[in-house]
This record gives sequence, structure tokens and C-alpha cells, in this order.
Amino acid sequence: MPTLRDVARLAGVHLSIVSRVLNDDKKTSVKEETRQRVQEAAEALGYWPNALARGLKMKSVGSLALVIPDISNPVYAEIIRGAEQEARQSGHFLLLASTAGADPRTLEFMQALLEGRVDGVILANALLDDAVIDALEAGRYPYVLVNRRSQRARRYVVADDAAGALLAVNHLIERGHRRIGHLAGPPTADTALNRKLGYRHALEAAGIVFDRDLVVEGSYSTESGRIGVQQLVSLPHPPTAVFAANLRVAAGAMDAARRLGVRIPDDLSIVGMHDAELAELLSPGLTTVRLPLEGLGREAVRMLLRVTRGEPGPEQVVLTGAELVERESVRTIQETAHSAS
Amino acid sequence: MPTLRDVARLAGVHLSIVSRVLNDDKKTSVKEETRQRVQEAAEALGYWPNALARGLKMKSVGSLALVIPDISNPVYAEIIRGAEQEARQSGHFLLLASTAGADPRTLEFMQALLEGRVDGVILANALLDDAVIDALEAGRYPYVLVNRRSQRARRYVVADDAAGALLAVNHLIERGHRRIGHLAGPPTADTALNRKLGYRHALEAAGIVFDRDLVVEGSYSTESGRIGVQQLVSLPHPPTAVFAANLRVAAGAMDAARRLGVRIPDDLSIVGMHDAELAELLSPGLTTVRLPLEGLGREAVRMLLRVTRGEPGPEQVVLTGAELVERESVRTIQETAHSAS
DNA sequence: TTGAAAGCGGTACCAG
DNA sequence: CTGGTACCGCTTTCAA
Repeated sequence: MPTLRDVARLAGVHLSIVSRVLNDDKKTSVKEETRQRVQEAAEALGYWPNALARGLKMKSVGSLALVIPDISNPVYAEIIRGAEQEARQSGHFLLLASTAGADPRTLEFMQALLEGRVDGVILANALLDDAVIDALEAGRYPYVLVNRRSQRARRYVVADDAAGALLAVNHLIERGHRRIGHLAGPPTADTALNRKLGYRHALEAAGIVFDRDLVVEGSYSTESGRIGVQQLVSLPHPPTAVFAANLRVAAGAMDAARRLGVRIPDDLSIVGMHDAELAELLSPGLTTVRLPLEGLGREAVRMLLRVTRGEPGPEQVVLTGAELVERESVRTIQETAHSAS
Repeated sequence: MPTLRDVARLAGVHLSIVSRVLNDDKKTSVKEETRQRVQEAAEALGYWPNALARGLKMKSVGSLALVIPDISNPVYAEIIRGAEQEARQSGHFLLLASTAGADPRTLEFMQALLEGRVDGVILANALLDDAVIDALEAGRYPYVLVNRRSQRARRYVVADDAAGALLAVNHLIERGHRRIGHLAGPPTADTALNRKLGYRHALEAAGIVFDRDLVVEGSYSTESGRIGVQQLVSLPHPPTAVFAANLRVAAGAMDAARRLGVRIPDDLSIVGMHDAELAELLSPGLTTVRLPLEGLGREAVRMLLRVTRGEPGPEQVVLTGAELVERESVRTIQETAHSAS
């Protein structure tokens, strides 16, 4: 790998001149002819600056990291896309780091990342340990949480999960459902809590009494959906519809329902949270709520960049704009129970 | 951020001693008491080495990059997992970089990565431009292709796609199918070519004449599967089964078939390549061939690490071990056509 | 056993 | 307009 020194030698100038030319420094001017020579020499040698050396001097390497717990979760694909675009547009490099398998050592993992490899981190880790956040705050390290809120974290960007859930459950109510179950996510996840909140609000607003038997708490996994739906359908008075906290949960629920002989939507309607290609591939197509995840990614990068530059700006942002995507997993029911009583 | 100098000052020793203690240098010995003082000082300050400075000096930063075209493709999840584990086990840091959206600038993208941010790269980019590989070779940069072979590339690790395809098609043949279509992947992808080859070999071995109308070429997308299946079922003499080159293609095919009123497996059997959770969530469950993708990731990291260390070793590896995962998308048919003639 | 110093590849300030 | 130089934080060789 050629260095500045090599280019300087070839061009017959001092290396500081090469640096100026290549960074086109406005402060000092360079004779046009010299500039030419330098550029040609750099070209000829295939010179490419060393990010380490530059980063060491500049205290900034021009890259950000997005830390993700599980790359295979489709939720992250959209956040990544948004973050990627935004980073690229502002001339930064986005590196992804998966913590899968590193769980017990997340803190060490973060430290390794923060040794100078990146200028700041975006944490999409829903199950992130508070200790990590404390360490980040203590070290005054530039960071932003995405898709997760935390008491300890000063900065985050999240979607309006409660509003999204409201949308989902209202849809079910409009279609005549009154006995609506909820496959909730892990109580450790802020998003799960807000979705449950939205669920309760929707019921409340419709004058439906909340029945705690109808909500089963689990994790954000397909397996959790399978278990949950089994529990709901074996209730003495099972729900006619269910709101799943997550796409994976919904998919698992559909899978289990099918195996149990529960037809969707005939026997059970279902709407899931978060829209992705999977929702369309399921059979029947899953009605979902689309969250502005790509926007989350973009906004997180913007915020992080502001922080690294020491610029002021909002530190907590809630992105609204959830919308219902109707497919075939919800059926309309007559309000028989009502009129019969 | 405290530096070596800060620790040295606090411990009352020279910074070179601190370096020795912290890296527990075997060559020079340090008085036990001094060692203690240094460690305490480092601890007290929360010292953490600067990877940039160290990397600049050592010409190695202890991290590798895995470059992926599209993070949402489930194929990569497994490769990533394997690579991650292997990297971690050997004390390296695996960074992921997605090229999505950077397509026309992949070369620049690679250069940015190779400015010193990482010690080497693993390219999982199936549609990678040859120019990138040439540049990598020319720059003698440590790299390994994974899940893709190339004339220009000296190093790669791939699965035995042809054998996997053989497995899939043989399964169909054993179940009595003789008119078997193939939804092929993009001719630019080495994996697609090998899968098509396996398909042909299987037919040949069974004495089934190859009918070019039964193979429709596309891309590795769900949309391609949709289009392909539509084309196949509208043939004057449509196939009774189809082998999809990819999980996404299979999923798209199933989706389109459903919309066209073609029942699976009753009207059309289908087997896909690459097993992932999605295969199980589809309805009916998709029979697939499981490829040793996690192993691909592991092996790629091992190879890359060897390269960075200048150690000898195999440069092309083909991982065998594909296996059939039976679910519900294939039905057995009687060999009526045979006996009737 | 410890200290001093060179240098990795850049950037930026200062002097000529 | 150009050259010289200090320094970013760390590793490592050489002397004391």
C-alpha cells in the first residue's frame, strides 16, 4: 500500500503538499501545476488514504455502527436500510454488528467496537442490558437507541407503538370482534409494553371489558406465537380474533392454528404488528400494521451524527405514521352475541 | 478517554511498561509490584486501548468484514451466524457491511472498507462485479468469496449446490413425478448454474428427457417465483412438480399458485433449496434441501484468517452435506402415465 | 527490570 | 506557494 510519502516522492514534492492537494485544503493554495503532478502521482500509485492514521489524528473515522441482536429478524432489515441510506448520504460508512451469541458479553462487545473503530453506535438491541447504557453515558460516548426506549438512555428514536396497536385492534373491533386476544411480547421490551397499552386503550374506547385471560405474554419469537395461540384457543370461551405483538409471533400463531385445525380467518382472525414480505407470503396473507421502521433508521443516524458533531437537536423522537395493511387474515363477524342477549 | 500515558502517570512508571503489562509481554519481565500498580491504575481510569493507534502500528486491527448484498435475505442469516462464531472464537471482531443501494459503487465501497478498517473481507455478494475481485487481487488484499465461485477469484468456499439440487429432484422422482419444472436462479449466479446442473443430472439419471420449456430462468426473488410458476402452470402440458432454486423463489411460487387456484401439493408439488424458518411457516410447510450455510461462514473466516497470517492452506473449499428436510409440499403420484402407455 | 526513542501514516500549524 | 515538524496513541527495540 502506497503512502503519502510515496506519492510525494514520485511527484517530487513534500508530503504535506500531497495531503493538502488530496484533501483539497482551501486555506492554503497550491500551484496548479504542482497539483496536477500530485494528482497524477497518486493516481499512478493507486494511492488510498489510511483510515487508521487519519482517524488517529482526526479523532473521527467516518463510520458508525448499528448493533443488532439478531440479524435474521425481519424487523431490522428495514431499520438497516434506512440507516444505511442516511449514512451514505452524509458521507459516512455504516457498519453492522450482530451481538448474537455474545449476549453475556455485550458490554465487552461494545467496548471492542468503541476502541475507535467507529464514531458512534446505534443500538437496536431490544433486550439490551442497562449496564451497557450506563457505561455509554458514563463514557460520554455517542450513541442512540433505536426502536427502544429506556429510563437510563438520554437519546432514542422509536415508533408510536401504542398508536399502531390501536390501529390494529380498532380494525378488529370494526369488523365486529369483541373478544380479542393479545399475544404480547416480552415485558422487558418497551415496544411490547406500548403495544399492550394500545391494545387496552382500544378495548376501553370500544367499551369492551379487559379480560386478562385473553392476553398471553411471551417473547418475540415464532415459538411464542405457537404456544400463545394454543393457550388462547383452549380457553373455555376463546377469542374470535387475536392481535399479535410482532410479525414472528403472528406467523407462529398462524402455523400453530393450522396444525390445531383452527382455520384462519374463519375460526380465528389475526392481525400482526410490523409489515414485511413474510406477511404476504403467509397463507392466508396476514393483515398487519406497517410501522415507519425505515424512518427510524434514518432518524437514528441523523441524531447520532448530530451528537458526534456536538450539534444541538431533539434527543427523543417518536415517529408516527403507522398504517394498516389489509390482507386476508381478518373476517367480519355479525354481532350475534349482542343482539342475542 | 485515558491513554497509556495517563495510566503510566498514575502508576508512576513509564508508558512502555504499561504497554508491556497490559499485553502481558513474555519477552521482558516486570516486577510483580509494578505490575500490580499498573493494573490498578488502568482499572481505576477505565483504560481501554485505542484500536486505531494499535492498528496503525501493528498493521492489523483484529476485525474482519462480511459484505452482504441484501441483509433481508434469509440465506445470509446462517452464513453470518457461522462466521460470527468462528471470528469470535479466534478473537476477532466481525463487522457486517451491506452493499444494498451501493451497487454501482461497490468498488468504492470496498475501498472505503479496506482503508484499514478491517484486516480482510468476506464477500457474500452473489452478484459481485468481477472488477471488484480484480482490484482485490491486484491489491493483494485478503479476501474470500463465500457461497460464490468465480473464475477471477483465487479463494472461495461454497456448498455443493449441484449435489443439493440432485437430492431435491431425486426426491420428486422417487415420489413418482416425471414432469418436473425448475424455477432457476439468475444465470449470473454460480449457485444457480450448479443447481440447474444438479436438476439436469437428476433427470438424466432417471431417464427423463430434459424439456427446456420446463425451466424458467429468473432471479432469486419471490417475484421471480411468482412469475415462473404462472408460466409453468399455463403450459399446454404443465409439470406436476417444481424444483425452486431458492427459498424466496419457492415462497413466491407458492404464493402465486395459491392465487391461481393451484393447490399445493395436490395440483403441484414443490421443493425448494435452502432451509430456513420461513419454510416451516409457509402453508403447507415447504420441503427443502438444507445446505451447510453456517459451515460456509465458519470456513470462510478460517480461510481468511489463514490468509491474513500468511499461512498456507486450501484456497477453494466445497462443503458437502446437503440434506433433505421433508414437510408437506410434495405429494406422491401413481405412475399412471407409465402403465397407461 | 525500567526508561528512552523511533516510527506506523496522516494532518495542520508555522516558518521560509 | 512550499517545506519542516509536532503530534495522534501505541508497540518494540535498544540502552541504561
